[in-house]
Amino acid sequence: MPLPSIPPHPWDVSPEAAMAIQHQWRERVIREDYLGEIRTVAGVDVGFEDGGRVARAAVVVLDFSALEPRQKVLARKVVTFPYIPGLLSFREMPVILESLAQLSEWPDVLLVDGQGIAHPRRLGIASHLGVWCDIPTVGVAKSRLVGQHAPVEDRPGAWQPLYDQGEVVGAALRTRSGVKPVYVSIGHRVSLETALDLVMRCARGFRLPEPLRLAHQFASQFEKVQK
DNA sequence: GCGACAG
DNA sequence: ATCTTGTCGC
Repeated sequence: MPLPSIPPHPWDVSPEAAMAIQHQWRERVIREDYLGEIRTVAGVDVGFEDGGRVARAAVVVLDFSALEPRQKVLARKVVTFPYIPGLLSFREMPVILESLAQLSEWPDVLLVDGQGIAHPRRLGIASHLGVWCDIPTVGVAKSRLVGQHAPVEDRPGAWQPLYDQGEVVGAALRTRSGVKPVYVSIGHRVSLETALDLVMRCARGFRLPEPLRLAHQFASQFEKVQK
């Protein structure tokens, strides 16, 4: 299966322009299930080197049923945009797109380290990446950007809706007992219900779902070899 | 003005 | 995210 074409990216914009772009793209996000059978799931994680001047993106594609790695790719790129809460995609998407371009096969769904629509303008990096590449994505963040939620039971699979401005924008999900919950939200073309189910099916006794855990691991192990 | 604030 | 070793706890 050929890779979808990826549009050229105007990432070198001002924070003001970036916000305007988010307002423009938010309506393209599809919040319902619009995906086929899931055979492969991928996780993408971004790390930094050289004091934050260089970004490193790692993508690991795994077999959904066995959760075994099928392909791992890596990309590095000089950072051009600062870290500003709410504008993460403008900092990390360039290097992520370069890593995705190396894949020989597109995954059926992509788990992204960050928020989906659980974002002030409903276009977190998972959603931005999803609509940009037109692929199903799910946002899985280790901490909260916006919204509030009731305490989550300390039991794997337990979750509570995340509310922001009167609407459910995601969920705080306990992937395993004894650890802080992760924040799951719709990225693109995947409903929240499916997203939660997907993340739990990828849970392997760790806080982070296997695709993201392995992507993070792959990136850091490379960090050492490189150093 | 003060506090919050994905990675 | 990153700078950083050992250490407390299940």
